Amino acid sequence: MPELPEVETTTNGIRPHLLGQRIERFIIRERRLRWPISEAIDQLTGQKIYDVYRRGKYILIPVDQGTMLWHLGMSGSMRVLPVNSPVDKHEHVEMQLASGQSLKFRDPRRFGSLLFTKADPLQHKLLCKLGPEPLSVEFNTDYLYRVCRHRSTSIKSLIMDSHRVVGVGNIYASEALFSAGIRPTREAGSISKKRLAKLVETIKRTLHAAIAQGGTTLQDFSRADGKPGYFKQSLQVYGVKGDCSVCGKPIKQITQNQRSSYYCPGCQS
DNA sequence: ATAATAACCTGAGGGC
DNA sequence: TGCCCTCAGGTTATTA
Repeated sequence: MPELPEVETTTNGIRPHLLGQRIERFIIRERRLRWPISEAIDQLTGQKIYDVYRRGKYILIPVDQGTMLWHLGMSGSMRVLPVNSPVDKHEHVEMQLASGQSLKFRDPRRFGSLLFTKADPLQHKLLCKLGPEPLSVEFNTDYLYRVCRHRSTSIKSLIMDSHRVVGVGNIYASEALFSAGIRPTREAGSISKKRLAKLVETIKRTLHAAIAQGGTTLQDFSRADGKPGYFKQSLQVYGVKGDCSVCGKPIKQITQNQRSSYYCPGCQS
């Protein structure tokens, strides 16, 4: 579910409630996530939280003796609520804080994860090979051109590959490609540098705009305060059944790498 | 190395 | 109402 804007929204939403707090208690109701929750997590009681930040689609929370690595998978979300608030069927983890509030992790499909490392979290096996942040200066025309060259894969697959660039998922890949006028099926290595420059720009613009709207809520996603994200109303092709708002041609839906892609045959080539 | 596929889950929604 | 099918914001391991 969550792509970079949703993870960013979640991170910013929970941070003020967590910073400087001591962990009173962990309640783990279901350990079977993407990877089983290690018992090391149970040992974090009493430790203090020093920061809450994002890398790609991971949320990192350093405490006294290491760092928690959270991932929301396809259907995960986090909320901060009073300790004794009702427990949802899919609320797998509750982290009770000294403030009397709890960080509650809900994830119906259980593709999310909660890991712990005592070492440098950015050197963790799952994070050390990640590509650059799309909103950073490291993600620029020269970089995208270099990783696209000689690649036969589709441009959509490439920008959704976290080892090339992080954070761009199925929604924003379709949206950014629409804004750049590039078909999702285009072979990455066949696109001119000029058009890739445009794509870099539209990826950044699309993600910035979505963050400003609190992300996109389709089904499961909610912000830490329970509100939905409002970017859904700004989607131009993803999930659109009707005609293109720019040229009037019917939006097409196709399948690429087992995922749905949407594009406008009039605006994108 | 690259690229495409299977796999991990639950729930919503449509057709009958 | 119920059953069966398809689809869903992700990522890793496996297979060519």
